[in-house]
Amino acid sequence: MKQSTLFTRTRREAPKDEVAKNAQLLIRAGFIHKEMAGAYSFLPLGLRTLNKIVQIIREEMNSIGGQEIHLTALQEKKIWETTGRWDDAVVDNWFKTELKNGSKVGLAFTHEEPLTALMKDHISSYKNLPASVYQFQTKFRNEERAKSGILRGREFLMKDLYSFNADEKTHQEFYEKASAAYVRIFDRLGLGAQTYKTFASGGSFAKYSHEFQTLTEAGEDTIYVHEAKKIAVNKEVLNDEVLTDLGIARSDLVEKKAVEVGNIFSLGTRFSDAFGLNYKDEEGKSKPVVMGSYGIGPSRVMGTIAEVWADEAGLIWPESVAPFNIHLIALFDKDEKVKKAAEDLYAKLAKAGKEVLYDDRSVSAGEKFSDSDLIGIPKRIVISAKTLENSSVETKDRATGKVEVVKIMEL
RNA sequence: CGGGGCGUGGUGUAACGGCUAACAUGCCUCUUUUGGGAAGAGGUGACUCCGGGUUCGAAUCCCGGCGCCCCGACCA
Repeated sequence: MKQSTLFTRTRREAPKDEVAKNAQLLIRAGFIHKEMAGAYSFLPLGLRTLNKIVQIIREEMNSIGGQEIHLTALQEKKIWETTGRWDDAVVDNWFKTELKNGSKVGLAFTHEEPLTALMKDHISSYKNLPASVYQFQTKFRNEERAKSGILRGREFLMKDLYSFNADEKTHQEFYEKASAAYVRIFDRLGLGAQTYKTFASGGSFAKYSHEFQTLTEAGEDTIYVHEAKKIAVNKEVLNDEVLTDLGIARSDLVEKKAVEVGNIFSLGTRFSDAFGLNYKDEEGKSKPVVMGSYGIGPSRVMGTIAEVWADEAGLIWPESVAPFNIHLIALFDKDEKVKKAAEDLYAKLAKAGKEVLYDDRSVSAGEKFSDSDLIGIPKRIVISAKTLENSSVETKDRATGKVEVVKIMEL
């Protein structure tokens, strides 16, 4: 993409009402736009990165047998009354509205209820199990206080997968597969080193649930990390019983701030019982389906990456989620030879399958470099009269700062 | 929901109750520039969040509303 055609532009300063690093950098670099507190729009660069995060998650969900669907955000009151979760005293962050005819509807904050009801149309025999479905959906949560940029919004993107199994044993096997997929996802997203599988409260159907917590000072959660075992315990459940269960000593744990980027938990038969989601086993006996749910917020993940991977100059995207692979910067002034060489190189790289942001603007070199650092594309290639003297370009790695001179032929 | 802070050109800031609301940046034009946000000249752009009130006079003081940020509580 030619940068001269990119409609967004960078800013020197962040708006004063943004304090969170992720929002400051993402707004300055033109990735997102704040509509109101807790609601951010995604602009071309931001959407490219968000879509890459989504695609990685999609691939891993597919790899464990997940089938992608898309449920509605508009929710019927009756469905939610089935579990009692329509009540504001039970769920305090509903966005509710009504139809022209006066019927009450809600904007979904999660999808257990409608999906369980939906699956009744499709599951009635042990032959229909197991099943797992997932979606990428905009979730609405009327948080009393939005904060931390895109780490905690009122409207945000969420991947939620739900599993349906015949019994606790097969559920548990799937749960472990999903857990392993989550580990792979955070590795691929560039957060593997700082993300810990964390023991958290399990609710009524399991002793524990598991959160995937990424260490950063911007985090809202406090966790206790066991470095050697690469696990952690959420402060909420830290007690002697948990330590015994995990076979760890309190003295081995280090307190850290972290962001919850993923969460998996067993639902047991809570929802299948409520909706009558049962199946007939081989002997014709009716049994409730055992469920689990597995969430990751791609927009929150993007904010977390921005918190973890950045320096004074700007963002530093991991290769896997960068909006472009290469930032090609041409310093041509009025030098048609350089311009021509840059255009040729741009075409060549594109042909080789590289995603290239080509800075063809006529602005000063300093401005191009500053913008490049701010936007944070992993590899920068500079082509100028100087580099062309020996048919080369200069490459620079955004993360390490390492500079190399490379022959154009070898690119 | 408790506590605190703040609303002034697109952005960041300034202005004692008193001149035409200032500066920087951005944007436009011209000239000179081009390896780390270049220089000069000229221009553009604000009912000072909204509504009341006090006053000869309000960006400034008072009341109400709306919005934003932070701390805490909350967070399937």
